[in-house]
Amino acid sequence: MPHSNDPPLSDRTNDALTAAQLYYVQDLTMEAIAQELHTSRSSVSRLLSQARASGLVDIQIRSPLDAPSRVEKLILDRFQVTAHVLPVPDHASDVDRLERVALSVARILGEFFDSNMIMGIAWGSTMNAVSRHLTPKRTHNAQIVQLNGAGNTRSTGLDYANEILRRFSNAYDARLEQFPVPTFFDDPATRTAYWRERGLRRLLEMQGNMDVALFSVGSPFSMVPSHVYVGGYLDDDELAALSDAGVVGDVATVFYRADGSTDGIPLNDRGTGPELSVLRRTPRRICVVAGSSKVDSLRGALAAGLITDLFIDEGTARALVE
Amino acid sequence: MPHSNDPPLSDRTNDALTAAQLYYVQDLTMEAIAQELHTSRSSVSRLLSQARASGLVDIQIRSPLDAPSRVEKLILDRFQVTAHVLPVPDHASDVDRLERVALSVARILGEFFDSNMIMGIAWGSTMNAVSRHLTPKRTHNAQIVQLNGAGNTRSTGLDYANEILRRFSNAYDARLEQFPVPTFFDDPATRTAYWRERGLRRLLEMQGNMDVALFSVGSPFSMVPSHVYVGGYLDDDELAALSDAGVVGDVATVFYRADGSTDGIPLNDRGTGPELSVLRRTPRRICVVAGSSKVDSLRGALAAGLITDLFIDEGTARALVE
DNA sequence: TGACTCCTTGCACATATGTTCAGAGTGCTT
DNA sequence: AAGCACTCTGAACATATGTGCAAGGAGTCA
Repeated sequence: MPHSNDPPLSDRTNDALTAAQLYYVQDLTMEAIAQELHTSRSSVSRLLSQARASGLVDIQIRSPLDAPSRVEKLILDRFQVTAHVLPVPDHASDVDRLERVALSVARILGEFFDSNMIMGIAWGSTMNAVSRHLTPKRTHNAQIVQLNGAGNTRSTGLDYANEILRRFSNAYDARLEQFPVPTFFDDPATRTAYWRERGLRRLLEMQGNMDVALFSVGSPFSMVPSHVYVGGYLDDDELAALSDAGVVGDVATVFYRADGSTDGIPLNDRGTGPELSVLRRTPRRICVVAGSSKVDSLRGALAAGLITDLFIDEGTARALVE
Repeated sequence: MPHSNDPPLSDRTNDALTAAQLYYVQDLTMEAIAQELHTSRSSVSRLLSQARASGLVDIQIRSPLDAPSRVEKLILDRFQVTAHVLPVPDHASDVDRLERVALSVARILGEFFDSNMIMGIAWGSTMNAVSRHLTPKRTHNAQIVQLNGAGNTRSTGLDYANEILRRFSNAYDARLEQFPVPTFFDDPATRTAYWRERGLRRLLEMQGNMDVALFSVGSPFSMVPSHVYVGGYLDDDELAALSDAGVVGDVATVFYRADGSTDGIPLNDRGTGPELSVLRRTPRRICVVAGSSKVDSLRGALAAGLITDLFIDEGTARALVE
């Protein structure tokens, strides 16, 4: 065998691929794989880790479709939303909940996003957690769009949002369109003016053509307020105004009431999130919710018809359907 | 919590599903899962085994499409066939090779077969090995058709073939259309007559409408002859006649020469396998080959244009492209 | 009810896998 | 060539997982 050797010496990925095939498909033990690959068992273990982490190995749980859990069915009947209820023990802390829901979503998100698609993404604690666990998936000509601005008056919220978005764009090998504006303008007129800029129009057009939107819901007045509400984006007066207007939550810093209405909420005129009508035009709208403090806000978002697919931990799902 | 408990007590499958979710998606340890499910770690281990064996967990290896192995690319260029080359150590015995290739095919076959499809299946050592490892997949209104008769003059080849076919039909929850005829008739006229029977016409029609065909190639004159050639289906005179006619192999007991031609091979007039033209009309034609003794036969099948997808062990693939 | 089979469970042990760590290799700089 | 920062390796250890086995139901039958 002069030149036509086993794998055409591409690189380490190739070994990982072979190892994965031998391990997951042919059921060999790592020891055996080590022999075939002329390396140590430890290395095989590492190769396999890499294979999983880099998305070479794709593990899916395929629930026999005739058996959506009782709660999932209830949610579908009641809200016309496909729910994915994630098992999390009742005694788990809110941090645990978030982490576990985020992990699940990160693992499955690839199913919803593919080449040539545009995905709009909000930012906040939940998206942050999700972004940290994404399984890479190779796509072509895909695009990530930031849904709402992230600057605030006193800190570098920009970096925070940027980092989240960049993780998505890296994992999916997608172009990233950032939204370099504050979360809220001081004067609605500034926004109106800014929106006419050419760069902004391109971004807004992308938002209008999204295939998938990914977001959580914010819950301003719960025991565990969301990132926006504690990060210095809103002052006390503004919070009071929201409360007066009957706001129960937000999606991408667009606020709504319990019945899903948004009219006459002053802050919305200065915010940078997408019109809810734009969101509703998006074919797939994925909402991630962890922790029952978000139930009221979630109900509002459901009433507003913002969601098509809901990822939610079991306890919160139960709370949702009472 | 009076009646609305965690999973709506359906059954054991439900636990398996939850366990799989927790293990494969949320990366919990079996110990932790045991706690959440209020059972022992051993039981969780068993639940997970069941989840894998019953196809609840689907593990796929997704080669970055831009990196088909060198050999796979060569085969594609040379024969216009999508090859799946399976890593098997060079020193592996033929039995090992077969077993490992069969396992791989059995695991991935679900990708090619779905609801409302018709799959034609041949029988023989290779199909036998594949049938033993199939991962179940739930389908509706699917149909398995036997490609060629399995009776012979002296033993119960029927049971052998039946068992193979039944394994497929069970795994995919598909109806099974058997082919209750001998592998070869003694007199071509009998076949002609039989083919006019209504029951047979229905079967032949199904073969004509197959979406997928699954088969290996037989190698009559190699060191390791295939099942047909040692099972008492052919006597010495018949073998000699094949040899005289320049036959190099068969697919579903239809014989062909090295150039893929079949004209003037007398045994074909008495055989029960599908016309090669029928086979060639099938959109997807999956051939499974393990062991380099089948290379010549495989070349013939490729020349005859019988194959669209080829599963083959690495050594044999190398032999194929020299 | 008692005898029986069949199935499930958890324990204890045997294996298999993940991870730390010290040392070897590589490429770059001086 | 020596120094340095870096990455990769395999041995040894720490965990996690798979499995034989005996014990404990649940169902059936006489």
